[in-house]
Amino acid sequence: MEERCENCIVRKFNALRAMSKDELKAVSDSKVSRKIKKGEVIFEEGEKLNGVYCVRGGVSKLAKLSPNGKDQIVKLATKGEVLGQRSVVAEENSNLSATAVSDMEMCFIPKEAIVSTLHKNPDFTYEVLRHMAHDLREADDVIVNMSQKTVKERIAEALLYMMNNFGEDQEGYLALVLSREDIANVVGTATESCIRILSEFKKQGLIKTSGKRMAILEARKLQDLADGF
Amino acid sequence: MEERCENCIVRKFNALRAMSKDELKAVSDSKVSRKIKKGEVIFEEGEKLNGVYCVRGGVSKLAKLSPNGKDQIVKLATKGEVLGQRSVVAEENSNLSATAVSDMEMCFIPKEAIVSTLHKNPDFTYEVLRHMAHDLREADDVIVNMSQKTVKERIAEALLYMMNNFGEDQEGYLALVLSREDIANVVGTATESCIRILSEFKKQGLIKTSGKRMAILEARKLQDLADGF
DNA sequence: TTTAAAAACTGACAAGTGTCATCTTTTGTC
DNA sequence: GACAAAAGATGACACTTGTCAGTTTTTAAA
Repeated sequence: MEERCENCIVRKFNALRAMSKDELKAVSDSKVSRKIKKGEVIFEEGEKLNGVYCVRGGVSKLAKLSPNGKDQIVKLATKGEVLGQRSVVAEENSNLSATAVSDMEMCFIPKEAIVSTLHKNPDFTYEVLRHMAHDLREADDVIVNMSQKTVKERIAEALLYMMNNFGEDQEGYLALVLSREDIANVVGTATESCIRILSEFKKQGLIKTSGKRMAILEARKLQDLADGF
Repeated sequence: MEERCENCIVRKFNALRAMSKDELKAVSDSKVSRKIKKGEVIFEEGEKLNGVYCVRGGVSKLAKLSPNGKDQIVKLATKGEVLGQRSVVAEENSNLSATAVSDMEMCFIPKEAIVSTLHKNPDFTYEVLRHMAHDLREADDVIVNMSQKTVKERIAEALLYMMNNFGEDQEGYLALVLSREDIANVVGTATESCIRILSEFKKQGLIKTSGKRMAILEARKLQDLADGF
């Protein structure tokens, strides 16, 4: 039997924590749990979303296809984050696609349960608003990084971001394993350029690799690099 | 005597339209109208905002200083837009600076009037949320443009953006007059590169200039350029 | 009108980055 | 374990873009 939202720790991290008991009960009754395999698509760009996805475990990439045919990863979402919130709120089709980067567990919550609470519970609405304000600030930061930093600086930053937000395993390797192509799509560069710079970092002893796993050896130096020194 | 918010058409364009009569009255009683000269700073990056600014006329640029010392213009805000909303909602210092690009008229609304309404009126909160969802989508689009388009494509797009959002005067010149440096800061490039590409557009007959005023002659061709053809 | 400062412009050049082609290694499946 | 497919890696090269240095034009103030 599936866990109920009332007992789900994940909700502490997102706006659902501002729901009343009754509202949460309604959400829990209407939600559907899903397991999603690495590589599987959760929703496509342009798709109409009939609800949001609350991530219980695993990591997904939110990407947008650029006119030249390349995917730009706009955000990596993990435990506690809610996907599709923006589209449901704006009543627009999704502007992003979501794909699992690792095996995932998530709950689909039909939009009715969300929208009705948005209309009735200002605390919840405010909480969603605060999360979106946070996302917007991050997006502003990304814009500046994209336009003003070199590819090398952005890759250094992406590595540190992965370390700080997804952690490391016992051996010191980044817990989040991304393909070179995904990393390239995060920083907005060609896969080859990304590989080249990672090789350079490796030669300089800033990182080490084992298969596609990567470990950061000199976080401080990478930080300096990311900051343009 | 100053106009009251209740009678101000500008509010139709932003979330204030979802306020009740009483709430709007409170805002109107506490607001302060200000005229701001071109070039004047409205607020700085990192500054604590004690309220929001509702733009009644004129245009302002919202920018963020990048580590390398260049300003990146993240958004151009005009009539009806509310500045500082994100920071007030998130209870953070501003992540952007705001500077007048033309002479402006705006109203400062103390944050108390906004925050108390956010807590009490879900319609208002929802409306603010929808506006922020819209801003977030636009930010996503900007991220993709920045990372995937060439400088030339971005400049073509910026010109079309200026035409579509700020219009043209009788002679067909863009109503919004930006310096070359500002345009460069919008598209995230060096001023010299921006000038060079504008000169090229001029040679190709896509635009014409008169002082710092610019007119678009071949919108269609610029659009193709912006789309990567 | 004169003058100084700011903005616009241009050329030369180097560095950064993307593309294409090719090769090697890893991964997953039968 | 063998094989095919995917991912990673590397070199060559051209093109884009930023930087620096300097000139011209425009703007604003005296």
